[in-house]
Amino acid sequence: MASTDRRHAGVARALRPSTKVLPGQARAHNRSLVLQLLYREGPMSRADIARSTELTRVTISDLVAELIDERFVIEHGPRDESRPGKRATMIDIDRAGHQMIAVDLSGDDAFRAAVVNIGGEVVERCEVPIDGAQGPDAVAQALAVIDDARARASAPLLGIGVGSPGVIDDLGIVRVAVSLGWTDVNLRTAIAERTGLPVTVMNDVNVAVLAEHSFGQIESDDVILVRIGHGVGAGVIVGGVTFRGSRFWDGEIGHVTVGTGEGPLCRCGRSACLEAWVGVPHLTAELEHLSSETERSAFLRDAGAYLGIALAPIVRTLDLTDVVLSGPPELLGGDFLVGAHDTLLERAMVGDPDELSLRMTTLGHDNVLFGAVVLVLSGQLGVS
Amino acid sequence: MASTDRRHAGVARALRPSTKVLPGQARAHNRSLVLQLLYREGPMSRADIARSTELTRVTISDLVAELIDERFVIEHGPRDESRPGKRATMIDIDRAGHQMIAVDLSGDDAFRAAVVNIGGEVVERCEVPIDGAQGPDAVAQALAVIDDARARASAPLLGIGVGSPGVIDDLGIVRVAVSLGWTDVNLRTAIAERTGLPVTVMNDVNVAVLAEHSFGQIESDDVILVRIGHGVGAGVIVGGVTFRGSRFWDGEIGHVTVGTGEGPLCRCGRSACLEAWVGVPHLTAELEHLSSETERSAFLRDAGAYLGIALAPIVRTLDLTDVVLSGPPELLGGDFLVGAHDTLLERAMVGDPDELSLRMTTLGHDNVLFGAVVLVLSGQLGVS
DNA sequence: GAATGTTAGTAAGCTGTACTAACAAACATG
DNA sequence: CATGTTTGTTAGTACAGCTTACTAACATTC
Repeated sequence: MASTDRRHAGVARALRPSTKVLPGQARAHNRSLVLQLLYREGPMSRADIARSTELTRVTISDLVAELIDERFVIEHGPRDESRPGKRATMIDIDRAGHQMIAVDLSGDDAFRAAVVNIGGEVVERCEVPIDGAQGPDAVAQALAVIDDARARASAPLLGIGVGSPGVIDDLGIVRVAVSLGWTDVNLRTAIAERTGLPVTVMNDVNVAVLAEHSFGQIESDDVILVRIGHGVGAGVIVGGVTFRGSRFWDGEIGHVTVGTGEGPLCRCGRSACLEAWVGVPHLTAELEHLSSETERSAFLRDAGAYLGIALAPIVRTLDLTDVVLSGPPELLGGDFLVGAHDTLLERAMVGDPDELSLRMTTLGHDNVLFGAVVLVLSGQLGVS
Repeated sequence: MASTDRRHAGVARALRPSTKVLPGQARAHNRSLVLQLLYREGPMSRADIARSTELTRVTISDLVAELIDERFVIEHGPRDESRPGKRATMIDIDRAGHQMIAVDLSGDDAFRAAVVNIGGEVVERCEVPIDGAQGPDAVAQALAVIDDARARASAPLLGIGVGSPGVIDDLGIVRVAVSLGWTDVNLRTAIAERTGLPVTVMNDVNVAVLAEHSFGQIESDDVILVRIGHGVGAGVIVGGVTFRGSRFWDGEIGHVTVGTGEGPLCRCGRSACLEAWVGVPHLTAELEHLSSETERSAFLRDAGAYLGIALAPIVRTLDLTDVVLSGPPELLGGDFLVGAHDTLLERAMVGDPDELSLRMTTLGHDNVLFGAVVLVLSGQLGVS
């Protein structure tokens, strides 16, 4: 009988944990669907939206009226093109009608923020030097750069998105961020109380991969982004959704042992950690000792190979199609990338090289900032 | 302008691809919520369900009436316990009221099927020898074992769940299954047309991890199951949902290169593949050459270590808490497991050993069969 | 230029979902 | 026995999206 009970408990867990759904939530969903479509397709008529969503024209008219009322959508006058039938009225997102604040706390020297409109265009940029601030002082600096941005906004603010280093839970509490001296800092609440706006906080690497998926040139819904700086971190999107580990330690790949031989000493005290192989401090230090270009090239290729070794089991298990590297392009963009790519193809036994793309981010240093934009867009306008 | 367009396209992708939601679908969701709850908690009153789901008693009464009408739920008479107020009428899932057919095509020698009731109890078992059947013959054998099971069912059938080897897409088409000589075999449609029942087909390892998550003793919603037989495959559940690669090649981890030194030759022609290190043929062949117990023990521990090496980057990146091994317990259950566990803890830098569990499946050979049960339960009664 | 057919958008009424309010039945307790 | 609680139901309400039917506006054809 005990075994029977256990079985019941088990099946319940297989069915996804969920809560009630009210009709109103269905409407919110359909509302987002309309916004989504307008984003992707640009200006279109109510009838177009109805055909695309398979909702009726009546329902779409109703939803659009609501969105126009809230200033998220505007009428653009009659369609240019000439067709039989009544001329259609074009509708579009009011891309300049609302703005949001994107915050990047991942810099070594400064906290950066930007005022961005719904269309993803940066309207204003601000920066506040960190000056080695730690703990509460660092929080104050973060609030300062947000205050600055808020003062420069020229339209109603939708919300605030923050990409921060450290281990961050789903409530926006920074469990630990060594570089800023934070332990259990409730960043989300701190910013929300200061500004009265909806705030979303996420780990910088997770946010960077969001940006890559949204603003980068990626077709796939399964992407991994590896960020190489002092440390090494990864962000994973599977099925179009950011993957978050149950204890929020996902992507903390820097101290995985790589290789079955000897390896360089890591600052964590062990040796052959991925971070010890490919972290920026190690790369620059080694390159200084190498004079000839051939030596430097071979070294970078070898270092890249170690990244490939670590990634192979992940790429194969998740059947990933896109791997993106973020970090100093002068170090990673050349031989390092080639070494990583070659090794990855070989060790993951990818037959056709076209099946696996490994490349540098196309967004450069702004990827965290744009990821923060995605946080706000999906949180405030999206489907959740 | 082109860059602006690209941005819009990007943001649209970030918002999850979705379709319209009708009020009726919300009701279906709430209906499943009730079933879920009854599964987990066992018999309870309508008022209990209302409190748990935060839907009103009225709504619950309505949903329960519908479920009773469809024979999924039965009234169990008044509650035993004596409390103030009107005595509650207990209701429960009618666990014997419907049955389903679970099919396991992963065996080396035989196709197996079972008639299982909603409660997860096996009512009948059938088996059909494969006898080396290939291609269409193998399909015929699979249909035969299903016919057999169908004839033995003693209650209305809810549907059919199938766990099959090979690469299987989301439509239930077996893209390729080497051992059965299948290429682009539409197994789902073949079975559906023969039986007229809803059919779900999934890769055997993915199905096995479903079983582990539902019927096994696992708390976590993030699990990886590694199945070691002739080959090596993995199945991943993240956030309680089976992970499926965009090209359905997820979990095909057998031919990832492991280690940075020499390695045994693999049947694929390369060397140091995971399968070459830990596949059953290699393990048994090597063990034959070893006479002393210490040698055998050391060998198995080393072999397990190679599995640990391959798993470390995955476990760290996904922050997994549970790793489950499936395969011959006499080979994997002892020193092999210890070697894998030790290596994994060390190389993934898991501080507290309690944070990562690595163990054998508790369901033994039946894990694919029970996974097929989960397919039907979640497909026909579950959410989404 | 008038007739015809097509398309866009709106108005009215219907169906279905979940809600609140109110009630009777059944029970324990003081 | 009176009182208070709990259960499950009935009646009526709010809201979402539907169908049906309409008007306005347009191109095409005669």
